[in-house]
Amino acid sequence: MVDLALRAIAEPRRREILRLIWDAELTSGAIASHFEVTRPAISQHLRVLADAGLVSVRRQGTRRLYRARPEGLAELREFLEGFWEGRLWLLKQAAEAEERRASQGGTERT
Amino acid sequence: MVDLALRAIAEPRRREILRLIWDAELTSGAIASHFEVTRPAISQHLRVLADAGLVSVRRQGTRRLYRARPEGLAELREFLEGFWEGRLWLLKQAAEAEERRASQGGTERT
DNA sequence: GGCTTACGAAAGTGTCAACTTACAGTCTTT
DNA sequence: AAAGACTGTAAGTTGACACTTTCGTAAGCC
Repeated sequence: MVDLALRAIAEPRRREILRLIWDAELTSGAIASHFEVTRPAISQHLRVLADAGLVSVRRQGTRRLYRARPEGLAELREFLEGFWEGRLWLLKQAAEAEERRASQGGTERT
Repeated sequence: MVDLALRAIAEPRRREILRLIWDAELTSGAIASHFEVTRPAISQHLRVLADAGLVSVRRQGTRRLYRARPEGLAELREFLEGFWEGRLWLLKQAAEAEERRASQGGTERT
């Protein structure tokens, strides 16, 4: 899921969308009117964001109100903070690498 | 540049590479030996990381030693922290959106 | 000089993703 | 029930990208 979220925010357009609905609820039409692409394109972006858990939808009549999902954002943020910290992961990585190398035979010099 | 960095770490393989050279200098061959893809593939990943300012290279004889670049990582990190914070950007975004809407005529309801 | 090592660059391939146009669904209104 | 408004979905196109194999190049060694 974090992977999806990272890929989602790697797209500039989606970051802009996120900012628009950061603390306000907007319909997809209202969101689309802020950009120069067609509405379906925005719909697809919203789907990607929703699949990544970064936005929530609320249906109200024929409209759908989108809003940033704090939990998803927090999860991504925590992952990244763990990434900057790093050290713990290094051990896990090293173990996996050792495994791979053993079954492959790489040219390595210490 | 931050955009490049974000796209760079959106790729899982590149995140793994980054972790490997987080605090250690490794040759591209050594890095490649940790994965199951070919060496040129890793070379290309390293190039992407270098272009994004996330990695530095040091040539020593025939080898090239790669290492994570703290400044680049810090820059990306600060951008993201500003992103979580958000509010400042919202104003800028609103202004640009206003501009776009004026020259386009969107259906918008207050 | 000739050979090997370590690496990037070039060219080609398959896949994914961002976009478009066209269509279908759902809710409100009359 | 029919019409209109607000949407998501389907299908197709184009460009990017992660990868492969092949080749070129710079440094060390006999």
